[in-house]
Amino acid sequence: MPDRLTSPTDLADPGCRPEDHGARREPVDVSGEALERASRIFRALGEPSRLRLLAFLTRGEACVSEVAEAEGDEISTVSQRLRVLRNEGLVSRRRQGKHIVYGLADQHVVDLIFNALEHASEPRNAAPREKTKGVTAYASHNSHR
Amino acid sequence: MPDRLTSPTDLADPGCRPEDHGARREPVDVSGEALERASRIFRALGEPSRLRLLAFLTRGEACVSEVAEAEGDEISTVSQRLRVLRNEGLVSRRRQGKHIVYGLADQHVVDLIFNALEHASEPRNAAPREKTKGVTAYASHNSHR
DNA sequence: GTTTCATTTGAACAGCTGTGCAAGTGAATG
DNA sequence: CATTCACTTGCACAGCTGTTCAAATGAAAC
Repeated sequence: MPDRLTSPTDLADPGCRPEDHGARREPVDVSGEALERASRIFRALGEPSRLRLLAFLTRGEACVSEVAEAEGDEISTVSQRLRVLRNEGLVSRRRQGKHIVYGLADQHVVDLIFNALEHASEPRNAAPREKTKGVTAYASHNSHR
Repeated sequence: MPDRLTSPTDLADPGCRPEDHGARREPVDVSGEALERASRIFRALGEPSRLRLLAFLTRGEACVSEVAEAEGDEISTVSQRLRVLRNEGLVSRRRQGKHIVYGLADQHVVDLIFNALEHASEPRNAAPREKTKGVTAYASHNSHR
């Protein structure tokens, strides 16, 4: 089981190869290590409640009980959510008196959220289109370099 | 259950409020609609196999059997993965002869992947630190506006 | 040192999710 | 129109995930 196709003729020849389809792009690091971590990050962001929590923290730092009160959730539930987010390095933690104050870890997190929110706001991305005519291109608000 | 805290004094007073913690940021749209969709997108990206598939498509379009061969997976498995990704508008689909050719939907997807990959590459984000001294800030490579 | 209080953790439950086989679909090809 | 071939879908299984209660932790306040 090849992890990556070595040569074009090495396939069970499905009849098409990357070269046949145009739309060349610069390759992504698929080293597995970073990709694994990235997927864990995405998974953490992929729960509505957790994403809402992060969106809440966009407004500023907050302690656990404050979030629980604001979102109408159990404190332990919020704590668990924050634990997941913290395991992926998405939120920071800091003690302030009796409270523990959480905040977004860094600008990357903010970018991630906004980027997805933008994508989600695009009307074309709402439902699965049967016929997508071609690769539609946005003006790139946001470049990774 | 308040979806959003209405007034500072409306809380069961956890003893701290957003104003108490500094680190103000501009708020995110928490309308629920876009956020729900964004979380679905993240969830789709949050499976290593699916993310690897997208990373593969970064190199160019490909048909199902080609991906299956390259990744060493069952064709039906790959098809299912692509279905999930397509449901979230992350990949495009196009028929070419007998094959159906998939590709990344748009630049947003590329940005999303690279952004997460960058975040994942940061050494600090690898493991959960017990003591995060404060909010660590990056130079912002990437701003949403 | 003891108390207090915010937060965390353990454990169990229900619900969701990915995979792979086999069967179905549908477009192209003859 | 029949056949072929690429892909999709139905289904069942196993494994993972979020929520919650109750109990534990641990830093601060006294």
